[in-house]
Amino acid sequence: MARTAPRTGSTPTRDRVPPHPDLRTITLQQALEALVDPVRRQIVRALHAAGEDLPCGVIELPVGKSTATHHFHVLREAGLIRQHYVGTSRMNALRGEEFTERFPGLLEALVAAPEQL
Amino acid sequence: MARTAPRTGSTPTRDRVPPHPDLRTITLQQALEALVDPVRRQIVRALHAAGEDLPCGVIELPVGKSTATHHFHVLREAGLIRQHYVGTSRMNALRGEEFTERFPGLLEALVAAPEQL
DNA sequence: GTCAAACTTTGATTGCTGTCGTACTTCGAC
DNA sequence: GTCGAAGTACGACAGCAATCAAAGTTTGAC
Repeated sequence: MARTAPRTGSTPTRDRVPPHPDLRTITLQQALEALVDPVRRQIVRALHAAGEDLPCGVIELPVGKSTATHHFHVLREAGLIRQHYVGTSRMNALRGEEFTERFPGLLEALVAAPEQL
Repeated sequence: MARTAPRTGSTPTRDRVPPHPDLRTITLQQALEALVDPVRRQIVRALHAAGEDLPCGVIELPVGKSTATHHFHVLREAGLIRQHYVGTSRMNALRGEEFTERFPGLLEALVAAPEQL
């Protein structure tokens, strides 16, 4: 398979800059479904704490790589992170300000909340 | 079935004041799992808007009665509502202040968030 | 060119959870 | 007492979402 269209010049096989949704199209339902998973919250916390872009690989997660990919995908679709490639690494950044503009106080409350008892 | 123990005097069959958890035992995970369901958020919004206790029946929900019971149960277990009986009606109140003490800003952000596009 | 690193894609599995209908309980009214 | 209203309990079922392993893609280094 991988029936790529005839390659012309430097166009990558797939879009290496994946689509990022407009925050105005994100529903509260979608945002909460993204944030209810503890692994995804761990990612959000790591990005928030880092304050800079991080490649997927440097965020320690208790799941396999394919599952991690899945989680990053969900976060991107929910408008929580922005992704772009640097070499073979996919860099991730929190879309904190945009998200807060859409859902004021939500991200702040979550990163501030105690994660365990 | 319904093999109730021999009733003695006025003791109700089941505890008519169901157990309410201490907010300190509620995890963020539990709170979010409760709040991720749109029907349950609808209940929370209704109680928040009413500002007073409401019986289950007066909150219009797009589900059957047994499902509604389930949702109230989940909200109670997550420390979001307090329930007590008045006659055959079960009254529900938001545990807003206690919840906010445990997870500052979370409930506020959710009730303030736009629910649809 | 080859190779390894870093992800991604696909397909399968598995467990959870929201839903319902039915039967049951409790209470107030009569 | 009987009856209806308001919920609850109990299975059962269906759909979804998290997970993994295996194979594939893309890039930079050599």
